Amino acid sequence: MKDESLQFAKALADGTRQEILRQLCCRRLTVNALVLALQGQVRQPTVSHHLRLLEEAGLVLVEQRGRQRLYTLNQERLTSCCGELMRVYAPDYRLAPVPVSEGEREEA
Amino acid sequence: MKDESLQFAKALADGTRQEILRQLCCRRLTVNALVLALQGQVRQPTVSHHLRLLEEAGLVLVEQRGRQRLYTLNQERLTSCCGELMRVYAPDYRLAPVPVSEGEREEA
DNA sequence: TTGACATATTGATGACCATCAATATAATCG
DNA sequence: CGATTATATTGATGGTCATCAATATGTCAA
Repeated sequence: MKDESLQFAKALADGTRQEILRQLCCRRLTVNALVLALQGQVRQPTVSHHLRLLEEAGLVLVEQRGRQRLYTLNQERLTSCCGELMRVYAPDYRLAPVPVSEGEREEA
Repeated sequence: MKDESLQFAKALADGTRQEILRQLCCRRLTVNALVLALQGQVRQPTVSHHLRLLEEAGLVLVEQRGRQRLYTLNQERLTSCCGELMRVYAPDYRLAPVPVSEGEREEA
């Protein structure tokens, strides 16, 4: 799609959605757990609404587990979208995204 | 600012603004030249409006030249905003942004 | 199958925002 | 100074979207 960067930007252009993504970073949460983690900021239907947009943008991954759905952040997708942005809007810069190796994840 | 990523995403979350950024990539344009480049998509006040938002987000640089203003894309800022996004939302990935050297800019 | 739980969908409402015409500000020139 | 050009601002309008309560759908357990 040509306006992939637009969909990506729109997905991030909301405070609640960015908060959701932070909560889903490095862990998997059910919808209700997410609602709880958001401390009553928003109701469950609102969270489901945002999760739908984020899923359509490819920024979250879903797994059905019984009657609940586990959501998590799709770091690879986010990285590639940022890469696309930089390729288009910062051609004089270069980026070398390198997956962090297993053993390193605890450092820094 | 804590919600720098939010301002960044909002600035990019509009098709016209992304088109403006593309036009300003690697060249400096006056407002009127930009209006012309946009082929009558939008009027001058609209372009000025978008330029204001982009400037507030730090994504464009301005230089007053006589009675006209020259705008250009701020590639460094865009790169650092993408870096911030990846630092927050893709901690298991690493990025090594490398400025392209002078001699290389024609290639690829 | 019934009941309980988890999530999604619907429809309504209010807020934000992109756009425009009209106008204002600012800078240059004669 | 007044005229002209370049850009910014204002105010109005329509569209998009975030949010909610209510409800529907789906899944499991008994």
